[in-house]
Amino acid sequence: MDLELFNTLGGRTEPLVPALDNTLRMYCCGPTVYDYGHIGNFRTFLHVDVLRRYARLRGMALKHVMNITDVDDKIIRNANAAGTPIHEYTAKFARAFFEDMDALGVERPEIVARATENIPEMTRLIERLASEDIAYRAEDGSWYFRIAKFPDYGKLSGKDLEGIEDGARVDVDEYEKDHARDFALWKACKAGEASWDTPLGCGRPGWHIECSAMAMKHLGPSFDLHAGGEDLMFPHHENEIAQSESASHVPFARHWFHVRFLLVEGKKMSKSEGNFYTLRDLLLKGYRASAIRFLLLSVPYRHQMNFTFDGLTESANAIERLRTFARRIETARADTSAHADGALSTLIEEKHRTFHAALSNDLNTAEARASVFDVVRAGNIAMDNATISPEQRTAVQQLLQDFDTVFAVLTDRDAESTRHAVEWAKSEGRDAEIASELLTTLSLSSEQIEALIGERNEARRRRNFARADEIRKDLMEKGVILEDGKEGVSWKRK
RNA sequence: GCACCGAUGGCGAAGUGGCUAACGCGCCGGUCUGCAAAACCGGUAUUCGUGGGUUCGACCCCCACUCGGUGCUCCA
Repeated sequence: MDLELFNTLGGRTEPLVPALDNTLRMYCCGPTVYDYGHIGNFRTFLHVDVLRRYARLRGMALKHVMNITDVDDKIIRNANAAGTPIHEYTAKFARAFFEDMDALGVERPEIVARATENIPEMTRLIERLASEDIAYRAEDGSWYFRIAKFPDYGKLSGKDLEGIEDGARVDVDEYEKDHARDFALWKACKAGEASWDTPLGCGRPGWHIECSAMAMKHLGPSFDLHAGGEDLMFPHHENEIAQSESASHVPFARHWFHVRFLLVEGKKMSKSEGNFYTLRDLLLKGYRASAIRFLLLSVPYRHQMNFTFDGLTESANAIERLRTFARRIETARADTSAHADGALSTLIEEKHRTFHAALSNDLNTAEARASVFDVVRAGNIAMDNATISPEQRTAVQQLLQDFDTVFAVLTDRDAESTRHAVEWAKSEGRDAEIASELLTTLSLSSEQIEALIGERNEARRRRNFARADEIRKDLMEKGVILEDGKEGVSWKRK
């Protein structure tokens, strides 16, 4: 069974098969590093992460390129306002971006390309377009792309150019363009703005040309897949296609992957609505990175998803169930003498198949998730009855391993991410934003917890349950949950 | 205005022209436990926005309507 993905270009679901060496060559539009990333940004990166993880699980090799836009209007404006040179300003947010990606378990692309380190590639591309009169220089020294020269313009988004001309607002201040729809390739330098001296003249690159130049530099003129948020479809990706194909005369990306927008509490996330959250905001409120990851992945990428705090709690609980199960299956004593329940073996096998079928079917993460939970219940029953065989145990572990290769939530790294966020908040003087429960929870070290558990065990042995319960209650209030199992006491942080 | 997407239980959400409409969370009752927790069992939608149509048969196909959302502008 092939991995099938919806292709925005053509509007159909198609098999995703790498053109060369079984290596998936993909490009994903990365962040513009002018501020901390918000959860909408991360939904896109998270789903791209699932795509790359699943492609690899299926045996594909990966060559994934992501850009960092480290020069643009917003960066210049914000850096100036902060009185910081733009490279310092962007370095800070680029670092923060990768810290956040790490917290969410998003793998690094094989290649990260920074716009400011690829200026010559961009100017060469523009020169190439200029040589065919597709790029032209305006009076102020800016360069534009002549859309009239690219008849396929609109093929990705299905835009009707006529309609756009009539209905859309036109940039009135860019009157130097030959045609209203022509877009900037190169922006002439202005006082107080970062600029480069190039054969095109002094200036800085437009946003669209960055991606074309860097994608082609690393992946060649034609490659397998290009990804991004749905909002980038037009005009950004449309422009990329126009520039790239005009220069190379071959098809640019074969497959276009777009992740739909995220709503927050039913509305589009925006600062004015007061429903705008960065990852750091959520971590400081005490939500776990794993819960955020799992929630953002729980709705398939082509559906709009509504982010809520209830959903976050729910995801955290669901993950707890999975982790408890994973721990249990790890330590369960498989009974070799018990005759294996054939129905269980069949179920595990079937659900493992369903898991792959779901992800192969346009990355249906919701269904993939469900097949794992089916096995969780069956596995728990078998372990309750001590009828699980060593083979079944192994089969379950293999499913969990595949699951976690893609979802990456079973290993608990949450405390570390949270601690980082707390340290960051303190260093930025944002202590007030740290949830108080978080501070009490973090104040207790593992050693202290173990010591209290030892004391409680002693009390229980003496059947001093009042004291035992007191300790348990005390720990609970500090965010530590105890579980008395047959094999002893285990604990976890809330 | 033009274009597009969605509407499934208390909440999130999958799904198929015809078996009891997945799965998760929550809630109620039970088993287990010193008590909890975890785990398990049972109960939680005779029903898939509304109206009409196609069909032997529709939640799934078609039409209309209502509601919600998105794009057309910087935006993941």
